[in-house]
Amino acid sequence: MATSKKQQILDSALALFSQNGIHATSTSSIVKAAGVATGTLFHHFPNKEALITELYLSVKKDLAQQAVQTTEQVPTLKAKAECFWNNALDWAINNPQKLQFCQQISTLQILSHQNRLQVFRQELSFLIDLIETGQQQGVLALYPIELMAENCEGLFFSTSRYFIENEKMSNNQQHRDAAFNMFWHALTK
Amino acid sequence: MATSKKQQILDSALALFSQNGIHATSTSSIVKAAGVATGTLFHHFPNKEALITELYLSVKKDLAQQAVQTTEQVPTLKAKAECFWNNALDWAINNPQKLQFCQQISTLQILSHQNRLQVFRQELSFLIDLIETGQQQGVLALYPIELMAENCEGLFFSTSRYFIENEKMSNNQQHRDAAFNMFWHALTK
DNA sequence: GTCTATATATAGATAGAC
DNA sequence: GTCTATCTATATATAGAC
Repeated sequence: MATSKKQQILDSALALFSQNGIHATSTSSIVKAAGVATGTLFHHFPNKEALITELYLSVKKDLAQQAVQTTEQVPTLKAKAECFWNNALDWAINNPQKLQFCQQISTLQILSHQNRLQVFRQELSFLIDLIETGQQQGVLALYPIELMAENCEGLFFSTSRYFIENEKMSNNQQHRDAAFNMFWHALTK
Repeated sequence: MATSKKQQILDSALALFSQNGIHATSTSSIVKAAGVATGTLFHHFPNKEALITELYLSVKKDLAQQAVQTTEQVPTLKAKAECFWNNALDWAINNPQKLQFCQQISTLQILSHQNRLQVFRQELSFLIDLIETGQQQGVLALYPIELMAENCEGLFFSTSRYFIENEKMSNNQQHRDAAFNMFWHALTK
């Protein structure tokens, strides 16, 4: 067996959640798509909510790992930000279902406080570090840090949507440059 | 009777949709909250989807009317954009449930193609005009227009969320200036 | 771990009286 | 227009065999 039944369930859930919406997707449709039995789903997950949470944590972990990739050796802060930005964008373009699912979680405010904290530590601490360093260096504007973080996420989502909807542009350097410039200029004076 | 039963249903639906999610809200919970009978809801709306659509169109119309308010007499393009931006932000801060509902519709892609077009004409044509005029005047950057429009919406949503979550800052001029600067600098070179 | 069969609640929607 | 009563399908979840 190449992938476990549990993984098949997670994969099918992601596909259906992103296509039809989390709350509009029944557990029975998930097991049907995964080709497993009802009992199998509820053996691996105590309930639907636990399935959603586990899927989300794994997706966010995946994004975090891709985003920080190769950003360590980069010299300037701007180059580091650009590397981070392009890594995240590549991830979104290559994983449109995962991006859609993340947006739903963000919009629907489904996560418990504890799980939101966990994701924050996994992913956003890197972003906060980058903003604070940039502010200390005088490179980034001295706007409220929470506003900057929120807008970074917002721009990441909207830009990703643009490239997913216009997939022919995802490797067009002019469009990629425009996207990064909008992001970067929003953060600088 | 101050408000009609139909309006009570729409009001209760908005409150429940924004709090629990559109798909997680049952029609029975709506009629219960509105204090009306099941049959009354299905007399005014053929089904749940029609209720969602009608609510969304009215909410977007509301936003569009608030946003363009007093922007006509403003001289420069930047001042016009700032007026538009602040009108929209004020609307969001004063109508957090409506904003939340709009975000859900946007994320969940619930609308039919026809209804999306209707909203586009109502609201986004104004934004597209502004961007194109700014590009012709050399004030705005020559980025792909769809990317710019998508990012404008994204920044509007994320900035609104920031002020709704930190409501004490919603009248703080420094924070409001920071928010507009991020928006404006994203669009200019 | 995986399955089938089933329990129980609730979903969206309709019929028809008033 | 508004109500009560009700229909049918489907939701999440469990029990227990293999």
